[in-house]
Amino acid sequence: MLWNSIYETALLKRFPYLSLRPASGGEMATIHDVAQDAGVSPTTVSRYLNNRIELPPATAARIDAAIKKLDYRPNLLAKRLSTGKTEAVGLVTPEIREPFFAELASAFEDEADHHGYTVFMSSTRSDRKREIASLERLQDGHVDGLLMMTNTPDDGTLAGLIGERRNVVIVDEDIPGVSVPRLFVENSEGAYQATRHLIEAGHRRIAYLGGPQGLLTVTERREGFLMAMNEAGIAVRSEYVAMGSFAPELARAATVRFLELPLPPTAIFASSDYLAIGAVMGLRDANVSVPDEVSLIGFDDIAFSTLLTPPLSAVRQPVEQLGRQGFLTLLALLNGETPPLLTRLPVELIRRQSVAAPTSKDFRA
Amino acid sequence: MLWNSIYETALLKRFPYLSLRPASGGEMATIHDVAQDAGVSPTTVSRYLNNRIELPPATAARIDAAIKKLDYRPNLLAKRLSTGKTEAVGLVTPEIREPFFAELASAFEDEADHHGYTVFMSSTRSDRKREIASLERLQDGHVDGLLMMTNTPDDGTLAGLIGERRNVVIVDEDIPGVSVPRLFVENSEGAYQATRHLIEAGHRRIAYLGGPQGLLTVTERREGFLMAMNEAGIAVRSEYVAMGSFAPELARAATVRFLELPLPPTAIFASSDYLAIGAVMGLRDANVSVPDEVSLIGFDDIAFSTLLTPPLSAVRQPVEQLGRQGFLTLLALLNGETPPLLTRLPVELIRRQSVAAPTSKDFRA
DNA sequence: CCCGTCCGGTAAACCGGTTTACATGACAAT
DNA sequence: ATTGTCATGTAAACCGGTTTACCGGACGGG
Repeated sequence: MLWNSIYETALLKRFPYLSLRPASGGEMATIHDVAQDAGVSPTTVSRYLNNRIELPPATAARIDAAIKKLDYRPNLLAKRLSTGKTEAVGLVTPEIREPFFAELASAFEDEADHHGYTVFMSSTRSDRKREIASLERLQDGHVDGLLMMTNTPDDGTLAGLIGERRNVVIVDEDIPGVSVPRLFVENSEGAYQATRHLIEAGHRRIAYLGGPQGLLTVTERREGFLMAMNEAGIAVRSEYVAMGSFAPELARAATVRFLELPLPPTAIFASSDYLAIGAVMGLRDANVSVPDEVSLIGFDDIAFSTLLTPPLSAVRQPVEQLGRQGFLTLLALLNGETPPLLTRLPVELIRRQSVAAPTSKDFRA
Repeated sequence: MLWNSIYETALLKRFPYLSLRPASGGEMATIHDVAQDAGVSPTTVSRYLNNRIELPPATAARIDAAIKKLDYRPNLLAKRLSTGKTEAVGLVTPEIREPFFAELASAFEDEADHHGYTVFMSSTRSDRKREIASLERLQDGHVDGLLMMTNTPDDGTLAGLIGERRNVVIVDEDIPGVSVPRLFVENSEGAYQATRHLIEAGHRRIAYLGGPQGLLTVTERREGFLMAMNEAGIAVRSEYVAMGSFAPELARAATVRFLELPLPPTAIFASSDYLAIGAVMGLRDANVSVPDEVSLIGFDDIAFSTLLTPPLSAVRQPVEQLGRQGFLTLLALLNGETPPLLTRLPVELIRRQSVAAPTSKDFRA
């Protein structure tokens, strides 16, 4: 069949040769060329361009004219070698495919762009080697600074590499043992609120889906969960708790196991939306409806939460702010300022339709 | 309340000072230092490190020892200025938050990493200025090459900037008038299959949600849609067609309008999953159930498709392959090879539960 | 024994900027 | 008339590599 042919042939002939660059393919003009054309020295041009000298209007005009005429653009590589600055920052995420990190990255890049920085994004796929590689790029002068996110517990390697650097900011998840600015959310508070929300709806058999051991967010969210349970005088049953990974597949399996219990939970708190997605799949596997049979609440509030059926209630992380403030903190660091070493951003409970009162028949415990 | 305090104080004292770098904070060793220590010239060290000379084992050993002793790491900036190569490539997406681009980016980065390249990711938010900025970064030697994606029609500006460069690859959506390798999917074929799928299920009143005018993907997918409709002898009603944007909100509004029609459609083909999400919202607004009252099919097959209720049928784009092959094509270009100027990747119809036969009461037209 | 060739290496230019230290001329003050 | 100062600029070193052109000595062949 002749798919596409009409459109393509039509367009292919529209712009036979187009280039805005005067000497496309030719040599780029250097600062020496500009200097020569303007009848001054390269030093003068350099200082003029960097606002380190005030020139008489006539000279300035000649330089401007030469720049325009030759279409001069400073060679960034040379500039960097001279100054040691790159005007670029790195953004290290475990997995850019996950909406939480993608949204954070998007906000971070936008903010960086406003400040004239370009960003090196990197998705490590939780590979320690790649995390290390990002740090080495920093060391090698690839970038001026780094915003680092990881979600696998550190054995001291990352901490060693980061040490006391004055150009790294850590966001979302801790890397213990470093003395760089850290930007977290109120994990315990959020988990506490989510759990309270379930308890106030009348639930007492509440299951918990947690992430890998050894992570700050995991520990803190569990603390918040436990605090709410304690406060309400509800004992936490070990068979209602599944921890160890952020993988949706494991959450799915754990959820199925929960539901096979003689006395299954009436509510599930997933300590990340990615885990909540696993729970949704598990609940669907077991043909259990939300929130009629089991209530579900997540943590993150990624954009897709509203599209689930029913729309997912969740603790909302200020992901946009995490990204923007992350960059601003890094920028402060690069400018020699000393931003606070620890910032906690507030979270917010978003009530949608995935939490309801338990049905009375299930209310035996 | 004392959120977090336990965890934090415990960790903060664990690694008082840790650094793997011998002279952390001190000066970096240069190639001259290594040369001096090994008793050879910098030239020899450079050539040895770049495999441009074969040295007697004793000399090589001395150099290796010096490198280890001084913890020498080549200064990339200097290397780049000398060689003119950066070993970095750029990836330009309209919006990294959208799952389609995020997944593509993830695959691209993974492939680049395997080949020793680092990647500059950039999310332009469909801002022409930022798209241009990416191209300028290429021109300025920031990166060796660029994989470019845009989803706003070009007025010739981008085409002008790209021209006949030998280090740009265009993916997913065309930029007319350039002669660089382009990597697309079989848009017409996919749309044709999706539409056939609806027709074969018995639908005749089929609505179409398209994107902005002037884009290759939009045009081609509409062609496929029209071809299937024509082939089946179904006239396309203009009130069933909404085009002009990829924004879910507009798709939502258009869907609501469809449903308010005296004779509403029994099926909707959304030419991207982002539009399908808008349709899902619109259908929910109107309290219309899928697929009982209206069938829905999308295009892209992003990961979340399966989580919708019901799971969304869609034309799957090989997004992973788009990313990997995109990098490979770029790499070929950088190595002076000549990859094909146009590659079409196949798409696949994924049947889930969002398409069913129309109910008979609606079968009046 | 002498010449050519290969081995093992070096000196110096170069990439394209920035920056320090200094030079020249005009003009004001003494 | 001399000195000091400001305005306007410049020469040259430097950033840290790569690369070109060349060199001395050993060794092999005629």
